[in-house]
Amino acid sequence: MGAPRVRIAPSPTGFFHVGTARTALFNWFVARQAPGGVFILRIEDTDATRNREEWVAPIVDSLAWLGLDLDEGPYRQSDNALAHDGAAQLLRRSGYLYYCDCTGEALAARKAPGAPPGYDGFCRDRGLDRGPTTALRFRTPLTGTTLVSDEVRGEVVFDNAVIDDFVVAKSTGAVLYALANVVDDRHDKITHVIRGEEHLANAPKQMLLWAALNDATGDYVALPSYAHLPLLVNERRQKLSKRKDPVSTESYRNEGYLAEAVVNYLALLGWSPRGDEEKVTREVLVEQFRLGDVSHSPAFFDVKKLTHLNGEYLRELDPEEFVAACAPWVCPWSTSWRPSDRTPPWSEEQFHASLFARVAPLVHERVATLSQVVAMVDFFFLDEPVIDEASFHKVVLADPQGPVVLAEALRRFELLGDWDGPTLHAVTSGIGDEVGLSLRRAQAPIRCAVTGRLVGPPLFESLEYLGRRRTVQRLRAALARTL
RNA sequence: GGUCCCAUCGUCUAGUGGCCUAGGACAUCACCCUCUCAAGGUGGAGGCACGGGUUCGAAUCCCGUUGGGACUGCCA
Repeated sequence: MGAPRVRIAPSPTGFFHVGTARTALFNWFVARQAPGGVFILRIEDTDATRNREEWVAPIVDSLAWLGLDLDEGPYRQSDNALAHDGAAQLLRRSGYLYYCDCTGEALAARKAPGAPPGYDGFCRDRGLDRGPTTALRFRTPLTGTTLVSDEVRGEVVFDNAVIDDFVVAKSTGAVLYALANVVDDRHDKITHVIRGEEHLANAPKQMLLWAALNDATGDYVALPSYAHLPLLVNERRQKLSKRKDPVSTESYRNEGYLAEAVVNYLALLGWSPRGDEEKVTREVLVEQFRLGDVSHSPAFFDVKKLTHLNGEYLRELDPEEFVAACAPWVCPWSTSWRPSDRTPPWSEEQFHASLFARVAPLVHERVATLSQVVAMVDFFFLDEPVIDEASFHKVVLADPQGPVVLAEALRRFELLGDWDGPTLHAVTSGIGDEVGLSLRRAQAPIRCAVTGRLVGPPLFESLEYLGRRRTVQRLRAALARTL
């Protein structure tokens, strides 16, 4: 057998669905694990109402971001329209297709209450010619079975009698996905059709069409092998919906998930690497992946687990790499790519790259996504900290010790000889001893006054980097609020 | 309704007849570490949907039940 040629065939929707990404990933694995394997992107845009060129870019960009490099494409199904028409006419002349002028209403009117769904074959033998309202239907065999040999599910048998005479070309003449997909797969010499389980029921129709084309054209092309991947579902166990669920890979990129983490996580949905370690490199994924090992049941897309994995990948970055990775979120004006749905609360003038480089290690292991960095370092760049009122009330206003600690810190910090973390730590600890508070409690009002929150990076190093002038200023401002 | 698919901790999974007292990961709980929060460490709780077979032996094979899902478009 020759090198595999696989494709993903998304319809342009304006964003890249994580389910499509998972399908793309598994296709890519198959292409990359065999020498000469080819990974193709084909945009299935036969439906003119959804055919918008600007919908293609998100697909290409997302694939590139995930590192799923294309060998061919993007092809556009619409570019092959002539071949689709030709195939439809050839099939019609060969008797595989027939014209039908039944309207949906007429069909419904004919159908008895309990009758099976689908077309009833009314026009099958009427010998209609092409007319203004005639669609082209496939003359499905009335008997026999069609066997789908699925690489993940094994053999699935369909009774031809339950497959209705489906429409292959609209009355407008436009050839539908059902046929176009088959014509294109033959044209592109696809060897493995790897797609979501929702297409399993389409497989026998496409096999029938494929065989018809082999016969009518006299050009025998071997059937591809099929593999239907388990669906990605939401917490309600239903197919991930773009209406109800956060499903675009762009949204994850915007939130600050690393492509490697997303790839790793997606690979874990419906499959797993050997051994107990789930965090594995792309190389290991490519090497170990087998379609036959893919699970048969739907998988829930668990953002919590993705987030944990992302945190692991983040912590693995060198300090410099981490600083660079944060750029689109902390200084988007200096990057070529930036998240489209968020900007930092500080201005370009307020931001200082050198300060951020010093501060970044403090938050490095405290974030699970890059976008979380912003809220952790905002007080370094904003003129005034954004005070969380509930926290301020709790440790400063409602606690009589709060103002005492603040006043004492202000007094001592102003007189301090060395302005550095260890010294600030020691001084604060000393204040605690005097007023009878643990360091844990003594640091709280200071933290809140200076950073605005009760949680954040280590306080004393933060104060060191913030500087005496700004620290003292904030302590004074907080104290003023207690009067 | 019809056709098809599926069924191991809450979630993702390992498991392909004895190695299973069912393993790992996320989440969760406790403790340790600790200036907050994380991270990290240690430990705990938690699962083979049910019923029949087959077999010396079943999470693993077969049948049924129940439950979930997909498809059922002149969308892809």
